Amino acid sequence: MNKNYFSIGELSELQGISRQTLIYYDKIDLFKPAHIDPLTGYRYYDVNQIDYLDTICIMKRIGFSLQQIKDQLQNFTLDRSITALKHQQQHITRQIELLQTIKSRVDQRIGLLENALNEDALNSITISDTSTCTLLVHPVEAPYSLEKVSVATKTLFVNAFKQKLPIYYQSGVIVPYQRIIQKEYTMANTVFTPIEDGLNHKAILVIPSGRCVIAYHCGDYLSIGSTYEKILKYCNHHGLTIISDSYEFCINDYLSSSDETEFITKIMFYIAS
Amino acid sequence: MNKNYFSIGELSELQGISRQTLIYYDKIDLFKPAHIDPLTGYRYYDVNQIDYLDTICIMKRIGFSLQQIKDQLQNFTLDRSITALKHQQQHITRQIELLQTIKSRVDQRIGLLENALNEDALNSITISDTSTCTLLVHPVEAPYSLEKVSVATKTLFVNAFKQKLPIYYQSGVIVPYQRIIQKEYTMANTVFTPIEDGLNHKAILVIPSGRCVIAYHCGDYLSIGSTYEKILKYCNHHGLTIISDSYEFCINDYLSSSDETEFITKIMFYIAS
DNA sequence: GACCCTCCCCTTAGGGGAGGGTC
DNA sequence: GACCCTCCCCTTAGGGGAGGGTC
Repeated sequence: MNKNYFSIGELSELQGISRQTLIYYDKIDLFKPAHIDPLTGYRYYDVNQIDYLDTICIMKRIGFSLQQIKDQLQNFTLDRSITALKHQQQHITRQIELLQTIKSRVDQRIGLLENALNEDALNSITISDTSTCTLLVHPVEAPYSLEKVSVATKTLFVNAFKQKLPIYYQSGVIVPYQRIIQKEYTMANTVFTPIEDGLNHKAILVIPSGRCVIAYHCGDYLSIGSTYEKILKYCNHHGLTIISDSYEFCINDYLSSSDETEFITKIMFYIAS
Repeated sequence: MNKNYFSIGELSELQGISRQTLIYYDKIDLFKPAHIDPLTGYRYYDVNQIDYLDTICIMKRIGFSLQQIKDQLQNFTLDRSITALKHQQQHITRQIELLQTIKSRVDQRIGLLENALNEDALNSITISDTSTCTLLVHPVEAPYSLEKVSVATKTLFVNAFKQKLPIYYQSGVIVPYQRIIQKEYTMANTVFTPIEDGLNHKAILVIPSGRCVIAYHCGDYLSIGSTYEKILKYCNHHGLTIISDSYEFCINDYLSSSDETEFITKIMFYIAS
């Protein structure tokens, strides 16, 4: 064959796609070789087909199906092509925005986990300045049993969904300080989930920045009292005055079904400074 | 069932994924309901499973396969999870960068097409100021036949690929002014492809900004002479002096196989101002 | 009546060979 | 020896029912 045609191997290498893909595109009539040797069946591509293939690759990477690409290219006119490309631009822009949203969520998650790990605070108690945080809240009904807490959390998520609020699907609870004192450690009166800042909504609670005492409870949630006792003892010993209810953040329960000991709860109280 | 469990329909709606998906995740042991009614087989999900499902959805959207997600979550430790999430962040960042690269390429393409259309210049001749543009070039061998042009273009692309240069897979040719005058319209002496700005490479030609006369030739390339004649006549009539060789940009040849009339070539000469 | 279950068959975009001819 | 061809079978992540039971 003369040198101005690309063999399937050359074109495959040039565009960084596999031979299989080119054979497949030929088969579905999306991109056929300019010339096929009638004797050997060898595929030969013309140099001016590269631009076309490049268009296909770009559209594919943007997320169009091969059928969509085929439809667009086969009904190609200058006018329609510009419209299609502008659609693609919007599509790409949306994709980028979506990824950036996801990125901020993953960032938030890493932050949570790193705090738990870095302070290697899993068995210690630390004092630190916490920054402000926006929570969507929902009350727990009497008798504040674990089941009522579950119901409240479920209601919280369902309501948030119905109103299309930008939540992160992570949960926590607020336990009144008085109940902690009375050793009613699991009797939360409020459930919450972190939500994007800056919203106007009646069920939103913005917790302020401020000095906090923080501990992590690992293991069965029913034994959380032991960690509360440590905190109270610690505050007593160091002359710290607790000035808020308890905020419990569920760090992860990924293994809660298979290994209860991996269940981690972050406990936070504001203290007088 | 009591109210603190989500039915499959509720969870599906809440997370914006289908029932089918939840049934599938159950089947492949990726995400199983906290409780299954032994009599009816109904699936019930606990409120604290939402976070886990959310993690799966995020990882999926980032581009992990279900198998990868399963591996990561089943070998979950705090340490490993942070590492995995940071990998995800890099992954997302790369995705965003890739999309931005694609976006700039699509932008460039839209620009080309819109110029061709907006000026509704397909049958007219226009004067306009062109901006600078970086080209990767390759010489055409004698006798400058269309076949030699093809060979040169192929070589250009192959070389660019071998050196991993950031090209756009679009092509063009340069025809010396003298040959135009001698009616040797198709005897290009150089082929080129647009390339990203700012590269240092011996085969790079930066064409300057400046005043140009621009025309679009539609249809069979062999009849391009008719458009050249119009340009020369136009310049003559308006007292414009051509001061460069001819730059031909192949705008699109998408339909060149099925409809030769859609083949569009942009012709550009610099003129004295 | 709306919701849930388990089969079972179908799809997209190719990947990976086997078996045989070609540059 | 490296390259190309045509079958042919396989995969991922579910979607869309049919047929039948449940809230």
